Amino acid sequence: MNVFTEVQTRVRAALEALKSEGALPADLPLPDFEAEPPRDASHGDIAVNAALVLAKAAKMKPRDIAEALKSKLEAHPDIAKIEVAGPGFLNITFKSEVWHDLIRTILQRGSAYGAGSERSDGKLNVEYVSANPTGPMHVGHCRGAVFGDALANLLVFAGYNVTREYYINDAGGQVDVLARSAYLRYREALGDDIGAIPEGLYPGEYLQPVGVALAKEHGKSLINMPEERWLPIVRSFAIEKMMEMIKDDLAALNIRHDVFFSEASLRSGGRDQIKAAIEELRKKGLIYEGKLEKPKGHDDGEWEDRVQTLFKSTAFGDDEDRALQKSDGSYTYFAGDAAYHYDKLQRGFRHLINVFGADHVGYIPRIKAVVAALSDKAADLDVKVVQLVRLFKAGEPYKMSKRAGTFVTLRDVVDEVGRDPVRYMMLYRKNQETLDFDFAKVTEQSKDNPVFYVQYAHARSASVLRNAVEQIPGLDVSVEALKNADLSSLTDPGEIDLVKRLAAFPRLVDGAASAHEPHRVAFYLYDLASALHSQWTRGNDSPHLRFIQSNDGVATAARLALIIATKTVIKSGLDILGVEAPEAMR
RNA sequence: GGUCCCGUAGCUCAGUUGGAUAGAGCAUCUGCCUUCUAAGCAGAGGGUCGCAGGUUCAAAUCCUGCCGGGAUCGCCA
Repeated sequence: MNVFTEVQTRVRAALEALKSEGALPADLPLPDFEAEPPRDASHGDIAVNAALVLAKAAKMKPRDIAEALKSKLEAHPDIAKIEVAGPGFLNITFKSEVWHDLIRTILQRGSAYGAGSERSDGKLNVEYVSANPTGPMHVGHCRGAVFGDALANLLVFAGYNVTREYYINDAGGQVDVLARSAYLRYREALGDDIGAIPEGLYPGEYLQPVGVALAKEHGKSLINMPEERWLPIVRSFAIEKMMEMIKDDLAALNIRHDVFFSEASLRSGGRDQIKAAIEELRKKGLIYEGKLEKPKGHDDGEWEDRVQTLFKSTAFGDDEDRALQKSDGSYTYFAGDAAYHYDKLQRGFRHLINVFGADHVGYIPRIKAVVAALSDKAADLDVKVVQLVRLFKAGEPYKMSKRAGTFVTLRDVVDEVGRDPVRYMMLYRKNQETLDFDFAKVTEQSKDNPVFYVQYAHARSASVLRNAVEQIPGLDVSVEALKNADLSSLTDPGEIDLVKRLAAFPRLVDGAASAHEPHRVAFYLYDLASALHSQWTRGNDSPHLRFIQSNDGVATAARLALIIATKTVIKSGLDILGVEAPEAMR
């Protein structure tokens, strides 16, 4: 419950009352309306647009409805005044006690303030990263990884039952290439001169330790085997090593998954989930044998007409049907992915979120189609696309190239700029917007860099509490004590402004969670930090506004309560982003 | 050619799911440190919200059509 939803329910009740009194038509349906913080502070604390929304259906002037609502609502003890403004807005101003109560609420609830209550509308699955297990993670993976992780945090905070999942692509041709590449390193480890790495194999040095480990475990026993015998052995060995490396990289960013789902496991141990998914689709009449049309505007001399097994994804909004089998009869990647999503549905997930890179946008319609088909539209899938990250070094574009050796791994970035800045910068932008990532700027410790600005606000709050204890011996700054503090001295506009921002937090979380947009939290924290810094500095010019009043324990206690409330919300926000909230800046 | 994303101050970007006079940072200019951390704050200037229509009490936001930038386009993963 937050002040906005509280007002919303009050207004709704008032409307019902007006209906039963005959002031509004009795059969008037009540649509959704907003109770939101107005942009302009002179419009009060909360603006309600109910009268505007209802006017047409009620066949009344919006201002008349607003006046009627006003007379119903203004008796409430919380309300200082209500004004009917503009075309028919209801501008509500609270008494300052409301804001004082809010501080107490925050101290009471602590880290649970703003959190949603547990939801009963089904389990939610967030799939993110899912990088191929063929090498270390590079910067390109970084954004999706951080985004997915923060989104999952946000949804947990908002009350969802969230599972974080990673899909391991360990069944395609690329893992055979990995195996051959690792086999070469194995021979190298045994003393063979392997020369240059042939074209088409992975040249990365990260496979050397895998070769050494293979030699240690298998000795020379793999040397004289035919490829069909050593390949599966080396493959699973190498995949395991690659996943260890990837998990390590993710750990450096504080990212963890609950489930690592193996693509190969879809068809192992006697089960064939791909076949099952296709059969399920066939039952629904969505599978047929046919030909696809040659894509237009795409010169491909290799094009051949072929009959293949197709999924009727056009029935669900895709622009062409999609192949499930290759010409040689083996399954396409999409067939596996369809089965994987079938599996998610069977595991009981009703809300699916996939985080994709921009290069996979074309894939979205078919995967949405297959989820809609397999769930009979009972489950929803939201695909969040993170746009490209462009790297800069001191303002200059930084080109990556595997060949030139300027390939930037995720680990390089984290080692160079640190985990918190990487995470915050990746989240300080809408996911659909391309992101410029400048190594120089990200390490800068100034206002230019939002992560330090926000962390500084948290550290500053902590510092005020430390100083207060030092300056006023015997002052109890525990939450328990401050919960009962007399807050009536909190009347300064700067202080009240700070509380109002804290009041907006639950609403912010709610909106960000339902829109799947963690960046809103990052921007909110910046604004909140700004309000705190601002109030702090006011104390420079006006000593009576300082948080610590060494000769007035009562006023100090009230302000410290405000500080703790602010610190609590900053901490909660930073937790969602996965960024540390330091007690002091070094 | 199809599909998706982006276009808002000189630059980089927000804009609370359709609300009132469109915001922040950087950059430029003017102030504030014997002071609870100046890693900070206050103020000024800066706008055809890509263009044109439409929907309605109300549009940067929704719809249509253009213009510009990017991603992607049978069996790869």
